[in-house]
Amino acid sequence: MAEGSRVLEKPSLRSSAAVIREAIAKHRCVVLVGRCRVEYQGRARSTLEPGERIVIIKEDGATLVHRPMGYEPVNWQPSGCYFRTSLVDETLILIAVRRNPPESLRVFFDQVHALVAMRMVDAGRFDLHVSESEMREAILAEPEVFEEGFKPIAYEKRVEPGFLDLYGLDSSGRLVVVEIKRVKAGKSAVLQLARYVDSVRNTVSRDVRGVLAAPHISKGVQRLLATLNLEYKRVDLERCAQVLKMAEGRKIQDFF
Amino acid sequence: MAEGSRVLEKPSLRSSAAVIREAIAKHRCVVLVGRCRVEYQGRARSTLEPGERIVIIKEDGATLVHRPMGYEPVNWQPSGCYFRTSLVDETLILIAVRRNPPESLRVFFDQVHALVAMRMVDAGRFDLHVSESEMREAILAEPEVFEEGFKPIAYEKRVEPGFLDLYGLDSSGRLVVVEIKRVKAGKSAVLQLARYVDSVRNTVSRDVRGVLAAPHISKGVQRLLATLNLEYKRVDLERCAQVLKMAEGRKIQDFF
DNA sequence: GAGTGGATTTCGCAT
DNA sequence: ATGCGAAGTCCACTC
Repeated sequence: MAEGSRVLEKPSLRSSAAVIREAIAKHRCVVLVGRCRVEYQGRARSTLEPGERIVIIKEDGATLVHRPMGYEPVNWQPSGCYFRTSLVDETLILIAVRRNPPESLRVFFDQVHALVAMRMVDAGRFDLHVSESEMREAILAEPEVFEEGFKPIAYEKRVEPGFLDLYGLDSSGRLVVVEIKRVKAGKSAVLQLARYVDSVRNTVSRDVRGVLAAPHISKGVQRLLATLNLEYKRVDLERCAQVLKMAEGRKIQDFF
Repeated sequence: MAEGSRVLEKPSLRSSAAVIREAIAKHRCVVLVGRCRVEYQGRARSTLEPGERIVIIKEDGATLVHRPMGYEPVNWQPSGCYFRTSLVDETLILIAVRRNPPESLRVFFDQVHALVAMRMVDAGRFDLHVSESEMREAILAEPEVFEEGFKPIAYEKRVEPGFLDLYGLDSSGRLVVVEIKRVKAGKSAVLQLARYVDSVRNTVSRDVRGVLAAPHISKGVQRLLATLNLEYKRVDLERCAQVLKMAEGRKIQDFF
């Protein structure tokens, strides 16, 4: 393990404070398991009564307070905040503050069960596949993923209320405005598309189709679409992934 | 510390596997710090090359993989998933699976720097103040927080496209549809409000005002509001908090 | 620095 | 189970 690492069982509050202070100063990561209460004040306010939690302080200052259940931290502070640690009346106090928005998080420990402080080295690359932009890439590379005979013209085209995800011509030469959603399309996606189509109709004097491209849609949204004279086209994510993989293969072939 | 707790420095992969398996079986929390690579497959797909990370397994099955920087976990699994741990070729493999949506997370450790496993007791109550519904409560308790002379009629009223946050009569007897936003109001809030107002106008044959109530608004959204003949009313969150506190005091007085 | 939209969003509540 | 909107959302990207 790296220099200056600490794995402590039931450290005193005093030595915990010392270790935490040093770790923060040297931008090491800290993991604390212990009994604490928490106060937050900023965009909102919260109090958390005493209990056993896991507190993580990362090297960039991001801070998390996790209860023993649930995916989300109960309290937190994003990266880039400043710390103060102190020991008052048999309580270890950790304060994390950030400006913009002005927010403070205060953690009061009366017991530390475990304390890990170490420099962590992590240069591993992270790849995530099939995002909304990758859906668009797949449609551009293989337009029939979206619709037979579709010919893309442009993407992220600026219009009045925002950007068109994608637009082009269909097999019969009509203009098509496509709104892409990687997950189930909701009401707001429809309202967005409706506004975009209106905007395009005001610009060009020809027929314009508005199509929502998504892997799923709800019944209510389906109805709303019909009301507004818009369409839905199912897009298969697996198919997108395949197309992207093939396209990547082609790119590599092109390279050699 | 509770029965069966473990705080281990540089445990072998074999003993790590044993401790993790037991902890999961007994619904204890596990914190692992070590070198690993991660694969995720489900709604999307991701791979994370080897590096040092913090892995948390909670008693309800929620699982988090944290890199040494950033607020968000790089990989995760929400609560309610199932685990399998194994030791293959000098690698400790942790698999967390959930159905609906079908997703799997696989973590491959080649080194464990620290391992904490313990039953955590946390019954502490959590209170968060000044949510959107609390803004509404404040306006209901003290309508001038929103507008002088406003008389609320109902809240969460069902109309065609969804629910009206709040509606009532203004000082001159006109119907007012209020859309409440706790944070800066965005474009989608305006589109929502516009649709609601349209819907109400189609129902009643009288003048209807549409008002966005929020602590902040952007210039562009202000313009869009004007275009659609809607209004903005600033609401102070601190004022809401005060009103709520007073209202609570009154409630307590009523009780005695 | 504000503005905009996506996210493996998660979570909660209502149908 | 599905649908729908809030969130201390965070984050990345543009202007």
